Amino acid sequence: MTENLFAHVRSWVLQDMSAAFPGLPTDVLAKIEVAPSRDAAHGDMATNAAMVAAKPAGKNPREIAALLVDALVKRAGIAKAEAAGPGFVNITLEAAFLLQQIPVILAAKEAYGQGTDKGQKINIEYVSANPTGPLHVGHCRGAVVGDALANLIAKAGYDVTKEYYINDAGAQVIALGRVVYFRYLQALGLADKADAYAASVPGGMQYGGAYLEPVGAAFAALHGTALVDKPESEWLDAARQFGVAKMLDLIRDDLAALRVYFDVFSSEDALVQSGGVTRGLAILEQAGLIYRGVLEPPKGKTPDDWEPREQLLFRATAYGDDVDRPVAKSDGSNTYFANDIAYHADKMRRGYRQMIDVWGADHGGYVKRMQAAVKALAGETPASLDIVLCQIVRVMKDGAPVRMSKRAGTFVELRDLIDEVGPDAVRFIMLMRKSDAQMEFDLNAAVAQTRDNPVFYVQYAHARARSVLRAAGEVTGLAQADLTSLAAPEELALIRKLISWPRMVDSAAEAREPHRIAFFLYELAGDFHALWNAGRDDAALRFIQAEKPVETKARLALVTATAMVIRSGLAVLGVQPVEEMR
RNA sequence: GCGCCCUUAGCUCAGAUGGAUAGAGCACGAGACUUCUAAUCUUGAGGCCGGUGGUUCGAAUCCACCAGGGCGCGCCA
Repeated sequence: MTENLFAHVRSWVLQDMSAAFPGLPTDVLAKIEVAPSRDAAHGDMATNAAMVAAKPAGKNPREIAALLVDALVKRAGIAKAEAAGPGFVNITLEAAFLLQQIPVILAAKEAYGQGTDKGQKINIEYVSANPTGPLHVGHCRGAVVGDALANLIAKAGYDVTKEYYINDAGAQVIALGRVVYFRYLQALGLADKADAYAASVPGGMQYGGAYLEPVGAAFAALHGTALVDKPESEWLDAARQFGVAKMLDLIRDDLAALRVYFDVFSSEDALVQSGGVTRGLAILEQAGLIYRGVLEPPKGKTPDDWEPREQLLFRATAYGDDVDRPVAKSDGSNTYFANDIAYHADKMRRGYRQMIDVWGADHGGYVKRMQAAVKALAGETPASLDIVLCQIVRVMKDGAPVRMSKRAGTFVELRDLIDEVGPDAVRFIMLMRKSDAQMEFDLNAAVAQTRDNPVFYVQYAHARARSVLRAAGEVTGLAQADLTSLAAPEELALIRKLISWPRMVDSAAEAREPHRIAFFLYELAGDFHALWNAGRDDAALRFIQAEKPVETKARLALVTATAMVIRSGLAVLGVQPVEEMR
């Protein structure tokens, strides 16, 4: 028994089509799909096979559909097949065949929907916020989307590594080190020296938030007055590393509050120190893709201080980018892009041929060049880099946007958001939107205990299911239950939804769109609530029927399977199921 | 000026890789409700899928152009 019933029926369609039309090219066969019917009047599934094959077979779609119908109705498990519309073949399964899936779900439990092991490694990198402060709301979407996407792809059968790239090289962490020193002087009670030092730093002190005060104090506890009045060369590295370590602790705590955990933290600084950048660029150099040249100014927007400069360039245009991209600054040091090339080269060196990066939309301009670099680095063995962009989140409260401004002091840290609505609501709501569309996060709706709140709606469905099972007490042998009594439209609709779960996992994983899982759960919850509500009008549809043990058992099997699929889906989203609503 | 993303009901958004009559929730209208499994339920109305052309059996989906919004555009990461 194939878990994915649609794939199972599709294999029948392919066999029957190939038998009827032996010459069909494989690319045509590949376009044949078997999908859930949108309308129950169209049966359980529909296939486009006849329409796809019309041209190569040289027949009109309805003729082909008629032939396919003749073949399909001979299959055990198919109750009815009929041609419809422009050439669809609608398939209605034998009730028994459909119902067989329930014991499959009961046996698989939360693992239902788990794809077969693809034997492929995928690296997914997300968050990767600079280690200069706590996470804010802007990071949150990437964290949730990346984490759910990683879970989803693992569910689809891939070997997934969750990775965080620490930007601990470059100007920002040097600035961090200086602030640590500034706070260190303050912690020692040397306010005058601290102010004098701050005034001496070109560009002034950054990261003014109070969160670095305890870091300075800890640094003072470690070094005492030993570093006072010493030049930067004697303390900057130590202050920087100390600050980065503390900030990473902070970030890890924030992520833990959101229930986001990583398999690997990868340090840019370590990569640079170990010669990674040289290694990465050498690959491109050997391929003849690095050259010295002068870029044209961007058309229509020449910067005031533009002057033609010769720099080291990567021939990104050879791989689909619009212009070649600099890998070295005019002073000879590497650009950020050079380090990113090196980082991706390092991932590939570690054996990943499939990579996914989750970025903020403000990095959208870097997608082409990074993908070009990966293609160039790949050489003979193909490698892919998918980039998922996350758009801005506007936080709304009482109908008005919550302004996020450091200066105004209304800067919303991730922790504030989690404290206000909880990790489950944050995660679920962040996943109710396609990641590359802007979204509004309504704080009021997120905590509402009503249908307005999708998190509540889904969790309530699970809690209701569990409540029925508690009320029913210990019932054994559900997997062997006689299910033939399950025939009400609401029951069948629910079963159809349950069996589409494995297919949903596959397609959402392939599209890299975890939000589809949130929508699936919302719909599944809706189907379950509909069945529950049907029992209000018609007592015969209630789950527990005192006088009818056989029907009750069948329904409890369905309820159990529903709860399992909801848990399976919530696990992908990283949302915890609840046993009861309080 | 160029590139990428977006534009679907009054509002917030889905739309399965090109399929059948474009869907949900909120808001709005009309009903139901002796807590039974009700932190409600049923039902109605609401649309030129930003616009114009094209591709084909078939387009919200793909292509071209246009309009509006967002992001970005050689020493910042």
